[in-house]
Amino acid sequence: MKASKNIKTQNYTDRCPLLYVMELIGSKWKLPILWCLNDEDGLHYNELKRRVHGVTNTMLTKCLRELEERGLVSRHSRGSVPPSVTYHLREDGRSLMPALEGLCRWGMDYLKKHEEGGGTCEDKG
Amino acid sequence: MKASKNIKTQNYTDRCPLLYVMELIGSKWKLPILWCLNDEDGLHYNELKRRVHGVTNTMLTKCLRELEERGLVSRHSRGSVPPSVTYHLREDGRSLMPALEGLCRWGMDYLKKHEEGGGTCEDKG
DNA sequence: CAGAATCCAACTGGATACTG
DNA sequence: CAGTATCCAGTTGGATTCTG
Repeated sequence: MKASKNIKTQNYTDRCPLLYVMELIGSKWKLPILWCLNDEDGLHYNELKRRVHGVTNTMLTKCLRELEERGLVSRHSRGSVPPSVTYHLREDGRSLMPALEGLCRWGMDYLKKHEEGGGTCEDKG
Repeated sequence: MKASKNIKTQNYTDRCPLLYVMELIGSKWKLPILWCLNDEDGLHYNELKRRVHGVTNTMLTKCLRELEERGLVSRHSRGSVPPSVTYHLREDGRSLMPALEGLCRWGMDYLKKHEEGGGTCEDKG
C-alpha cells in the first residue's frame, strides 16, 4: 500500500520515470535483446539475431542503436574484414533485469489465476 | 544476479509473462488510467477523463474496455438517465501498482545519473 | 559478417461529430 | 453523462534487396 502510494504520487501527472522506462523498453524487441545479452554477454550481431528469434536486420540494428544511445548496451567493433562486432550489456542494462522482477512475478501470478485450466501463455492468435 | 537469472531463464524464448504484461499495460493511457483509479477509487467516466489529462473519448473508452476485459478494473453502471458509470480498480489492478516499483526506481535512478545538470525528465521534444 | 536502404502493411492514437 | 462512429495521420515493424 505504502509502496503504491509512493508510486502514484510521484508519477501520474506528467514526466514520469516509469513512462520513460516504458518508452525505453516498450518496443517489440528490446527486452528479448536485453535478455539474450544478459544470458550470454558479448554476442556478435548474427549470434544475437539467431537468438532473438524472428527479429529482422532492420529491427535488430535499430534497437541496438537505441539501446546503445541510452547506454544500456555497448558496441565493440574490431574494425577488421570481415567485420566482427560484439554487443555487451552495460551496467544500466544489467541492473534493469532485476528491476523487472516485480512485474514478471505479477505476470506469472496473473496468468496462473486467469488460465486455471488453459495453457501457459496464450495472449493472441 | 539470481533474480535476473531467474527472469531470463523463464522468459526470453516465447510466451513470457513479462511480455504479456508489457502488452497489457504498454499502450499510451493504460498506466495513467490505473494510477488515477489507484489514487482515487471509484471515478466517473468524465472525472477520469479530466484526470487523465489529454486522453480522448475514443482512447479512454477503448482502454477501459480492455482493462475491464483483463479484470484490472470494474465498471458499475446505475442504468439511469442521465447515465452514471463508475470505474473501480479490482484486486489485480491494485496489486499491479507495487509490482511496478522496481521499474520505477530504476527509472528514477537512471534519470538521475543521465541528466546530472538537466531537468527532470526530458525524453523527446 | 554486419549491417544500410527502400518500400510497404498494419496498428495506434488523435480529431471531430453525433447520440440515448 | 457516457459514450459511439467515422475518418485520418503518424509510427512501428516487416520484407526484400544490396554492400564493403
